[in-house]
Amino acid sequence: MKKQTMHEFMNITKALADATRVRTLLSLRDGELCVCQITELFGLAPSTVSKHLSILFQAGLVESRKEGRWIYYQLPGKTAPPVIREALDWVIRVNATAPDAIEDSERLSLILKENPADLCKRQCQK
Amino acid sequence: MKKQTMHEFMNITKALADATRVRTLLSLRDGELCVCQITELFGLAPSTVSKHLSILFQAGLVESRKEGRWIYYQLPGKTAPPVIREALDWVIRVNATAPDAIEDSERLSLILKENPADLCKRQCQK
DNA sequence: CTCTCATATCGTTATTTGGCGAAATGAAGA
DNA sequence: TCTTCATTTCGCCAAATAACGATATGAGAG
Repeated sequence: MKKQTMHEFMNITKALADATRVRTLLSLRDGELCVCQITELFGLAPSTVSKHLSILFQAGLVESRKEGRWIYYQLPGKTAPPVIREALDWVIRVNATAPDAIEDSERLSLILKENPADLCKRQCQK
Repeated sequence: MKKQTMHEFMNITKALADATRVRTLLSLRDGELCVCQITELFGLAPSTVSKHLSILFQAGLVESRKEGRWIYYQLPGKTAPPVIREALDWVIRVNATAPDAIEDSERLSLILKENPADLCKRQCQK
């Protein structure tokens, strides 16, 4: 078990203190998403979503993977430290039945039916 | 299990997104403290500490009890909803060995040796 | 009742943070 | 090579927040 400073811990709690970032984590529950899919889901500017993802990444709450031109974000695997796994389990379990989360989930399932390439083009032209 | 909105959940994460408030929760680990003891511990203005406690209270992360002129704050008991207990367990377990928390703990043990009445007088005259 | 005193509320100020659009980056395609 | 395009970084603005001191509150003490 890694020794944890309070400063690192505060990076996690600050990352969790924004609704868009919490909704992002919940949306990654069922698998990875690329930036433009998340952008479409929340209706925010790509730069804004990128900033949120960077904050989640620095806190250790998401990992990223590059494939072609896209960058996919996902929840961390089993290598993640316990503090991270516990936080994610808590966030996901508590909000599993929250109306906002269910709405996001429904919109996400529509987005996943679209061709990612079309989605990205639409997002990046805004 | 109570139905949980994301808004209520964000009250909790926002309350946890400040180092002073996290340190306050850790300091209450071993029992209740009155406002002036917490004020002394952190070297902040009484009004600032009061505000922090109010934010923790509204999130459900602390309870309060009035005795004479003092108001004692403590961690919630078994009646607290699971989301709160899980959050507190996580916060306390992860930071148990954090240097900042240990420092606070040492300073707190000195404060607990003092007469509370003297402490309050000193704080409130600042 | 009046005074004291612990705490809470209010008003202000400085800092932080979330949002956007424009420009930079950097890898894949032509 | 030159272009395209997904993402990131930068600069700016508006809103939120933490800090303080001053004032308000309200429950004991005298």
